[in-house]
Amino acid sequence: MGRPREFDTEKAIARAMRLFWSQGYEGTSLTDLTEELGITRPSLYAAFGSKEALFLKALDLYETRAGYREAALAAPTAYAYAQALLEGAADLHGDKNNPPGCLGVQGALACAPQSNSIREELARRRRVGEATIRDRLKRAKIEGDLPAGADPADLARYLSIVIYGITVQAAGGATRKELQSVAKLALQNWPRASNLKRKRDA
Amino acid sequence: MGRPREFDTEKAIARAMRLFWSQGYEGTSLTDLTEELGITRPSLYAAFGSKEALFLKALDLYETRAGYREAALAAPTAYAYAQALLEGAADLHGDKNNPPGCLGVQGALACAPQSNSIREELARRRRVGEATIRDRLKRAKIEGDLPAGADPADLARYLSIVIYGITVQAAGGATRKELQSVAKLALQNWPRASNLKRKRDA
DNA sequence: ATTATTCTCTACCGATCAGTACGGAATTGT
DNA sequence: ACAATTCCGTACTGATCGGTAGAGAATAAT
Repeated sequence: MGRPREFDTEKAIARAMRLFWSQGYEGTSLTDLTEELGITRPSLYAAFGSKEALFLKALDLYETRAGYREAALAAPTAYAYAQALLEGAADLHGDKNNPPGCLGVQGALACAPQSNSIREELARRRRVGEATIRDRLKRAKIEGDLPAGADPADLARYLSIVIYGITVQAAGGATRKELQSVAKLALQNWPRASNLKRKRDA
Repeated sequence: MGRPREFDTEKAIARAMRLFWSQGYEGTSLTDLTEELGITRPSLYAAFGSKEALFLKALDLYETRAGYREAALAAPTAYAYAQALLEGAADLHGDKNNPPGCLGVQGALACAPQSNSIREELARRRRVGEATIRDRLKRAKIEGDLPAGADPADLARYLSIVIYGITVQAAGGATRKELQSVAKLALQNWPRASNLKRKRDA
């Protein structure tokens, strides 16, 4: 009942996401948001509650849109998984249709103390992302897909930092091709059980 | 002539550096600065000109303090250079006495449009940093210190993104030990001419 | 001692920040 | 038609933003 909303909240979140993605949480003002979304402040607050709540909704959308992390989980081997992750990151952040960089990194890497809750939420999500990688690699090790000496925690950290680095370089204007070449390089000495097995078999 | 300044500008810049390092450019207000530096606004402006100018001075100081990049240039081989860079980054950003992260990355990775000059200056300095690495690796290649197939530009990009990734992970609270282990991992498949030579000799 | 210079201080500037009070307009169920 | 409900637009709140005017205090050269 009552008057129906005149704008599409999903599309509004998508537009807000791009804005936060470009300018970060603190760098995006309510005026920026209302102008980009084409709505007024009271409408924004009625629909989303607060700037912070809108940011979190935008972040959720970002994580589904930047879905290469989840898609990579379908890869059959640890190597294919690592490859899917790194190439996915290079593809996403090398796409000139997207804002440069990663919302999860540059949304609020450093910020004023009053935005600390956002900074901590982003750090928390990064930890979750790394934990997901670690779990996948643990499984790979159990499945004999990683050499005995390989530490899933270390490898997950390694993949994470390469992805972060790719996003930082993308924020500085790197091309997709450059990001792809670095992804390839980072994969070159990925520990493959198949290599070991081949050595053992030989 | 005239009344002498009552505070030490060098110490003030050092304090400002730590503040910008923790909170980024936009996240650090003039009130934060004057309180931390123990001076008033007009004193700050008389001494440094503007918030932006003070940030740039702080950035210069940061680059000399975080001197592992320059120190690494003294390493005799490409491998030793890469090792010095990555271990230097892990040491610096794993030091709990320093603010977490890297001023050059989180100072203004994403920001409001009115701070774009700062964002671009940081991106420019990151490019210079990478160019320095690239030049050192080019020399290494000429000196036969890298295999024929290795591309100094790609390797420089790789080292850069690993360093960036380390800083992002440090910003999220990683320990020095964790950063050191990832630096070690990133070095494991560094292309060494000595390896190739050994292969060739064999 | 005087004068010029430069600092430091209080108090302020206009602009912008995130967030909201309130009245009128539009749509619902009855 | 009517009442209830919800939305939208104008206009505002107090707080904070970066930056500064102007006066007084301290030091230098003369």
